[in-house]
Amino acid sequence: MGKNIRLNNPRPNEDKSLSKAAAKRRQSKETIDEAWQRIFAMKNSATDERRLLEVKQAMENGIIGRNPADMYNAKGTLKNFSKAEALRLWAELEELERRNRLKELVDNMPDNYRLVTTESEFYDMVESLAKEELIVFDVETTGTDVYNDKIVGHVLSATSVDTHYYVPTGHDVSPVHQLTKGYLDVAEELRPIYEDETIKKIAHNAKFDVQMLKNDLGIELKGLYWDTMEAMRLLNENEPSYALKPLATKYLRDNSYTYGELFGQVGFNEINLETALAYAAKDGDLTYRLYKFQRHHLAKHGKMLDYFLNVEMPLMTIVSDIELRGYDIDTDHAKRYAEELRKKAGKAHDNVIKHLGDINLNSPAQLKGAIEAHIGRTIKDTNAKNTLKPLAKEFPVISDLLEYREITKLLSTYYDALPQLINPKTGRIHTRLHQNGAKTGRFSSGGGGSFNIQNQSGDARKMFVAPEGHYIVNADFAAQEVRIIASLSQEEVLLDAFARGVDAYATLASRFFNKPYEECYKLPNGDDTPERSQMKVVLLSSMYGATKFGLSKTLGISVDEAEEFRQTFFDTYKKIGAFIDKAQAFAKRNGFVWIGDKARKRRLPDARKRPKRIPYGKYWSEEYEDERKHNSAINLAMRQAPHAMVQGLAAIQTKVTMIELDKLVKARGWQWFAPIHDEIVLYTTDDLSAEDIADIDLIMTQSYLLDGVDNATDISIQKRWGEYVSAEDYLKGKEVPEI
DNA sequence: TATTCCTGCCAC
DNA sequence: AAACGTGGCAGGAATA
Repeated sequence: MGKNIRLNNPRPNEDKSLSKAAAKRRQSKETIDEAWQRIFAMKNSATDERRLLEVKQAMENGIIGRNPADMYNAKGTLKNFSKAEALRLWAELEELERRNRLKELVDNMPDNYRLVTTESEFYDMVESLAKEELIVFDVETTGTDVYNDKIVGHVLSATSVDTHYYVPTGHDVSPVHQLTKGYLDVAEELRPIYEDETIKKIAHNAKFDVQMLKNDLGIELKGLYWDTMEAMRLLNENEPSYALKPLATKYLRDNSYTYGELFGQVGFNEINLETALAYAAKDGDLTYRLYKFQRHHLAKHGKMLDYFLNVEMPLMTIVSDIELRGYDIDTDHAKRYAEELRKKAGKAHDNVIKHLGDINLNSPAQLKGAIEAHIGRTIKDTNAKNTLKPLAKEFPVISDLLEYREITKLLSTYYDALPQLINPKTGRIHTRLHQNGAKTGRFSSGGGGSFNIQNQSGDARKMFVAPEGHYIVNADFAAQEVRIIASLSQEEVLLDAFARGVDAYATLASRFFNKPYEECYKLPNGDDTPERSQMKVVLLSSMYGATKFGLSKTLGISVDEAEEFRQTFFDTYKKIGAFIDKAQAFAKRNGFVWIGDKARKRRLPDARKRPKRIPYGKYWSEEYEDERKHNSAINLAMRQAPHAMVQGLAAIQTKVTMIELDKLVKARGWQWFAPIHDEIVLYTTDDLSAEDIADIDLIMTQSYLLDGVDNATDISIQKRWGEYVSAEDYLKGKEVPEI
């Protein structure tokens, strides 16, 4: 029992079956142990349960005790210990622990951390940094909004002498001495170092620091060499967190607290300088130690180090530029079209309500019941493509519902949402691009109050326009993934089709259905033939691991027919099947697959697991749920293995090509729009010449060559995204549609 | 009230 | 009784 806990003694032997009066009497003299028993018998949430246990432990260890103010009521009699009081104590405990952590941080601060608050200290630091080949940098800020927040200090590490500096510039603590503008212009004094290409820079989540330096101080960082956050995505794409502190705790065995664990919600500008130094300089220290650890491990495996230094790192500055550039939105069009859509949605809504009753059409749960009542049979879900579409002919109300869905999606995700994101500072909307956002190495986009540039629908694209005097130019890799499948599998029929410049799917279909090529390509009206469409579905979905069931659904044929189709397909194109088998066998043996000539890995630990046997007929029984999950994780890894090799290689091709294209962008004074997987989009000037287009074509097709297959690109030019003319037509003199 | 999960759907 | 890979966002429902 804690020494500072003053409570009546426990009475463990007291009879539990008491009269009401006795119970009342007992309650008023409840011991702390009884109180805990009562509290833990309550229905507590998992978090509360955990917090209560922490408080109990802390009280028993004498770390914390009841507040006298909580112990007695107005009459001065002892109050029972309540759950609410316990949870109040938890908050106190947290604060106490926070202070302890801070004290520990400051007390244990190494002596190679230096606070820079005087001119002489500052110039000593600059002199030391200027001699370095490699420095760590990190800016401390008032927040994470790169357009509005301010830099309050600079972390800089001289790595060769293992010295970590903190230069506070904007801490609102007084009275303290710090180097602020007017006394010594820290930004201008540091600019030569930040902008010196020959001093290599390391940072954790460098894009943020680069953008803060640019937006707040107008500094263009040069010589960015290593980002420990991005490197970690290469070293382990399955890592649960890429924040510095968890990585340091895990890989450097340095038990590091997060910002929140140390400072809670307080801004860094309010932290006193001694504490700020201990925290900030440690970031520089940890980042450098993480760099050494990462470099060692990347160098051990294939060409990963080379790929990281020559592709991922140079790409980072391009990505930062893309985010800061942003997009010009045609707000007039957005407003007009949104209004039109709202009217249509209203009509569709009313039509549906008439038949289904007054329900919330956005609620799948309510909708399901109402539809079932209306059509007189049960449905699996309210999925448009699989469930509702087949019902639309029979029940007109379903058509209205589908129209309502389509319009409200367009409004809520695009036409209403995007104009609201216009940044008052830039007048544009800004995306966020994560260059290893997908585990295969693809980009992902969005998050943090931004939007996803990569899933703009055809309609939504029309909001995006080129500024006066510019074009939006799209260059896509023609059949990028199929060329990669051809290259990785070396399947002759595919290689031959690409070599002859004929359509790959039609060629496969021609062989498969034993019909002339022309009859498998296009119909007289220009549509795809059913043979070509089917072949496309079979090839791509089989690559992604579709079973006969999935295939039967997408092709609209029976399961047996689908299986027959699949079998014949893989019998005919044996090398495609062999590629899949080989990828899966490799993953099963090694727990990962290589991507792009050992540039990176996709780690699939589940691939190594042994399937668990489930007795016949018991597959869906409750008792085998764990086995079922175990096996489906293995199956998933097996589907991922070949697909990751294809998607991952495509991502590398796009990235390498971006780096080459960036040279042209800079030389011509163009700007970046975005990468969209197999499509690269630029803002060019509207004097775009035949030579410019030839240069783009050359870079798209020659920057990353595939084994045995040529690359091809389709280029299109527009002022409003999606309303394009092909490069071919443009060169013949066809006008680019006006906005 | 704020956070997390689920359903559905946009992109490649 | 599920059955195709990689993502992100909106809105409702469930949970804390």
